[in-house]
Amino acid sequence: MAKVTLQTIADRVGVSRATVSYAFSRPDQLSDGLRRRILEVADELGYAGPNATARSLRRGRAGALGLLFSETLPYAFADPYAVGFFQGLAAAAEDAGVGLLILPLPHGERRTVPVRDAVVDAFCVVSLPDGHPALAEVLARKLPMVVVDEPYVPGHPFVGIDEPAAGALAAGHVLELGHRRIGVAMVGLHDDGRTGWADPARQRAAPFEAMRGRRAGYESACVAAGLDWAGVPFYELSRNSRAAGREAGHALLRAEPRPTAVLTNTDVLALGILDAAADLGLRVPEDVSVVGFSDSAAQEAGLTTIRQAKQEIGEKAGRLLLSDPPPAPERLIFPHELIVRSSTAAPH
Amino acid sequence: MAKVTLQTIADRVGVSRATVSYAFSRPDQLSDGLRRRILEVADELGYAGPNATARSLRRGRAGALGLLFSETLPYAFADPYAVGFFQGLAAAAEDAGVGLLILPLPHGERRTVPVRDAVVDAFCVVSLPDGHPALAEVLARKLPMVVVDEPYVPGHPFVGIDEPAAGALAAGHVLELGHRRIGVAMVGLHDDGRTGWADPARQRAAPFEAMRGRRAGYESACVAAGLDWAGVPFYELSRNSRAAGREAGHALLRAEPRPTAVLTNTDVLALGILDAAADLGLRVPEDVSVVGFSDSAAQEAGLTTIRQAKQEIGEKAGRLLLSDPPPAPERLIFPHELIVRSSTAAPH
DNA sequence: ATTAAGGTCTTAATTGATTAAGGAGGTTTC
DNA sequence: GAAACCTCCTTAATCAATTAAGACCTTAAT
Repeated sequence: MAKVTLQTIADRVGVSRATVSYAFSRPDQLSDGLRRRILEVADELGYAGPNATARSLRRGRAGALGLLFSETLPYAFADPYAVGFFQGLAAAAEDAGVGLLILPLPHGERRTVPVRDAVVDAFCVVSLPDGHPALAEVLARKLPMVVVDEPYVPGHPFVGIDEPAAGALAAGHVLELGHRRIGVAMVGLHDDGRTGWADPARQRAAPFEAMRGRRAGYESACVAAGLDWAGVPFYELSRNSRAAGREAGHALLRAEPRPTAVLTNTDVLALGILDAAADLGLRVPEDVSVVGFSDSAAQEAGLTTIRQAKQEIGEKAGRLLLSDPPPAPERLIFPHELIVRSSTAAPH
Repeated sequence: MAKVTLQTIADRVGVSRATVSYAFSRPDQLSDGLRRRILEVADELGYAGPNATARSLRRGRAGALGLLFSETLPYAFADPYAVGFFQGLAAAAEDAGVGLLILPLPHGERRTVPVRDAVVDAFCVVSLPDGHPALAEVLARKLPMVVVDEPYVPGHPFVGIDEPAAGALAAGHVLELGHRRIGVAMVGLHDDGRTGWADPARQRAAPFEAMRGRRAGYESACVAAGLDWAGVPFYELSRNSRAAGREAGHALLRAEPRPTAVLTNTDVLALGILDAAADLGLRVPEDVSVVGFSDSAAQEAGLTTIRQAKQEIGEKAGRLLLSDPPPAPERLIFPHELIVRSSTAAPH
């Protein structure tokens, strides 16, 4: 019961290895009788079909797209935004008949480095912090690569939204409604697991480019409206969950003076803020306005949010990756839009 | 700028190909000076590192697990249950430093068959209908394989729950509360996209084994309680979404006589039933009781549901797949449990 | 001086296929 | 009867690495 290869079958049938290969991958090159004979013998010997790796090597094509997320895999799908993006990407992959290889991030000292050994034709990098070692490994592979959301890598295609503009749009909305006491809750700024108040210095030092930009949009809109940013309570979360949002909500809504509007950078967080408001007996939007981000979990709860085309972004990334010739290093900025629902209103 | 391989570098440095290989994958076999020299030249020539496919071929190890879902990829993650399972599986994969190759199902006539060409060490099959061609392709690869939920394949490990018992538990709960007019809404029984009323014959002909079993559990509990199953309104959905649940809810809650309890096989569907009840001015649980399944989206809404250990199931599947020697063909049945919340109560 | 032991590099076999080019043999065409 | 043309199969190069075993040189121990 040693390993059965094309050669084993060839020897048994008394033909050359090439003939057996044709039997499997180019039936028209063979007489029907011989082909049947070969398949029969293959079956008898328990042949598992042409070895996928060998075929891939010879053909120079892996039939898979590599995908790198910032979060450890188990948490990557906690955010509906990620799920939407993934659906778009998967649709493109499915269309082309290629698989999606989800890679674990390098982790501790291990002898096999997932990125280096990934059998893929191209890489899609999503939301990596500045300077993350995985990015260097991806670049070293010299395969086509597109980045989604962050970080922008000159010379490679980029797909995302105009983060500062989107942030400014969200903040501008509540400012226009007349709010002057704003609070902010954000997740995904830093990688160090810290949760709690963040001063402007720490905010600006965030290694995640997209979130840094989004936050800068909040700030610029506030400053333009005459607010002192240093006086804006800013609560940072390490996990994007409803429970984390609730924690931030408790902190922000107990601040003195209490904010009349809270900005968040995910809908999931915003839902948690709503929970906190309920805990504290505050009405939304009468006592406090809440703005989410992504329009991923917002509709049912009546959340005002910024909608971004997550599926389209994923699909576009996929098509770029699969395009032949390889994609030009464009920067593709998708539109975003403010969706006003019932979680925001003028103060008082 | 032709392709750079180990040989290119070897020629340039004036050493053998093996030496260059050692420089990359076994540094201790080489003097420091030469190694540095080689890496330098490699860099100069723009070498992308040892070719992953060739390495994989030679080592006989792909570093990836293949994953097959029944649904087309873009919809696979619509159900939080799937997400939970995936998180568990991903955790196991991450631990082992291997990737997760999500495969598109064979689809139309294409020259590359994704399963056949997938560079993986093992397959995880999730929720495939009886007789799905992809299963045959997976089996032909003769790699380790585990099935999750369905279909049971003799001779291969299986991970799931006791579906008939879980179904019976859900139905038994409302029957014990005293309900006698039960309605059922289920998704994922058939593959043909039909939505609408399903008679018992069609119910029993469902190609999805797990859902068939779950339904059989509903039926047996009802029959044991003296109900006539043929008189139980049964609405079948082709998509697992809140909107689909709402549609089913409208149909069921307008039936005469109106059911006082509705069983569903996913929480997402149950949420839709709640929407429909609200639309029709019915109070839950006073006018109608609703039972979900999976405890994936149930907590916030106060849904009574059956909890199954989705993450543990995923993780166990992963560990089996990665175990060496390959896993024995056990049938691993995980526990389920009834979680009673505020969506069920005695009738009247 | 001799032998053993290390360290460093090379040789060559191996992994399992694909595919262009060519040859053998038979049939058709003029 | 020769040229032309198929059909069916073989030869041999190729894809890009890994790794056991051996060669060669230096150093250390006996």
